[in-house]
Amino acid sequence: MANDKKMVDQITSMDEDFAKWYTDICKKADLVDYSSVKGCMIIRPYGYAIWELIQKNLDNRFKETGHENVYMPMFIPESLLQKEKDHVEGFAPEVAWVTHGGSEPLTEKLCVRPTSETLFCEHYANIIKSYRDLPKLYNQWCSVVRWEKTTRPFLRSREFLWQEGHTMHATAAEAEAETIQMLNCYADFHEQDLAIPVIKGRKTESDKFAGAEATYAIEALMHDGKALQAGTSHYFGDGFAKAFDIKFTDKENKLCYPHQTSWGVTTRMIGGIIMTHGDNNGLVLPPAVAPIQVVIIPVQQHKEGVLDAAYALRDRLKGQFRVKVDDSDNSPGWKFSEYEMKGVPLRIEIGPRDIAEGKCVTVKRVNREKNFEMLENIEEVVAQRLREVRDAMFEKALANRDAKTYECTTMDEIKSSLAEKGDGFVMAMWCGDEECEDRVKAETGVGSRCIPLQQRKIAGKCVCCGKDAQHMVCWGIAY
RNA sequence: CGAGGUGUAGCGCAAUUGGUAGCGCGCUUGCUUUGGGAGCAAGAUGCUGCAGGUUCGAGUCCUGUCACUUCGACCA
Repeated sequence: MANDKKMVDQITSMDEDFAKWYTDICKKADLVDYSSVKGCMIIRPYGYAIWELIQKNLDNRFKETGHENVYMPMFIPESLLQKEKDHVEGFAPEVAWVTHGGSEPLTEKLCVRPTSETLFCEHYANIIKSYRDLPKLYNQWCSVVRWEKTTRPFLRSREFLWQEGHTMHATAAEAEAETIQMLNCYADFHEQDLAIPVIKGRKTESDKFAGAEATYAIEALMHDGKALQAGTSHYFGDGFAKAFDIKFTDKENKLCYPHQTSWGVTTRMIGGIIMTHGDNNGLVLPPAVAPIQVVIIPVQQHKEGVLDAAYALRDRLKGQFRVKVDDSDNSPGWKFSEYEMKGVPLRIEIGPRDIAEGKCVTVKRVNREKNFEMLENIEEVVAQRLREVRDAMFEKALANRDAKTYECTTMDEIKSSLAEKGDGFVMAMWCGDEECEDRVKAETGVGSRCIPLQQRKIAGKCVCCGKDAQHMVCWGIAY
């Protein structure tokens, strides 16, 4: 009987059915709900609070490096979208169109932005005249629409929230440096704040962004061994500038095309957090983006002084941390489970016994490590525990990635590694030929994720054709 | 877009050969509880995804449609 009761509230085991486990967490941790439009999710307050913290953190990083926020329209006229050939071809299959205003057909249909390169370019053509106008370092926070066929909360929705940076520079070198700077910004945010280890790399030709000269990405390995592209940074050269006729006069009074970048991360990162850190008790949030960093659970809260002690503790911590007392009349055990489901990084238990001894109990979500703490210097203790939580989360994620990263020198080795040890990253050499890239995917199931910036020479020959190798490629099964 | 699965109360599920919808959790009220999802008592909640059809009668059979979901192909 007791088992039956538990079954109702438990989530699917991640080892049994990872996909079900994922959607269970999205719903049971109150992150999202489905809406009446297919593929469009309602991001609920708890999920949106995570996004707001991500936004705040990244926005600070962008501003520190001189970027400014702007807002572009959400509609793009068809003719504007079509100005850059590769770009249209890449996005045309998945754009949503507005054809009517009220009941009147529009003379030109408008697409709902799938990305805003074209709008930024049109604007830049108007405002960039001189080298004195450069660089332009713009960013916008908005949602974009891509009419996906199959959808999953956070990982692939038809409308998603993101940030898109679009910058213009006088020289190629400066634009290339910007591209790498933002890639590093994303990588640092993921590793330090989200506790997600990432591989920085360049995309192969076939996997580049539509219209880009070079695409860089950070790739993370999820708990199930599948790869998630967590952020991208593109170098455009002057291709768009030429297509949109953006020109400026340089110091020598010569007419030049500026060089451009764009870079973005999306609400998909929340999916990455879930699938990197989550466990069978629910979500596990990194302290930096946890809407509640510390939850205080009073024990025997009806007893004299317990709630007062809990509130006093909260008031001491609230200037420094996002902290909440759960004084609802659910049982302590219920609350423990509830906040584990919601991924709160640190729990403090405080009851009559603790109060008598001037103590409280902290429990880390990541490993349930329990400590009895003196109340007198609790602020420093909590700060220390939260740092330990972040570190433990990163180490755990890194250990999972290391255990699922295979260096292979032959196609058979790729197949056997995946078959024996499960999905993961395969590091293998590549000649640079697209034919080999396709063949590896067709024969082994793993596609090229990126060419890591940090190269190792695993072998001298291409894993597929045996010709001289150009790069070590990170291969994997993508989300 | 190709192949499967599922739609019944907020959630998880029942309902015999077609006979007029029930259980658990949750919710509301009260009392007792409270260091890992508490107990008892009394309540409230349904256009069975939607639209047609067959039938005296449809949750159940047929057709269509929509949504969710899994695996592939494509993509943040």
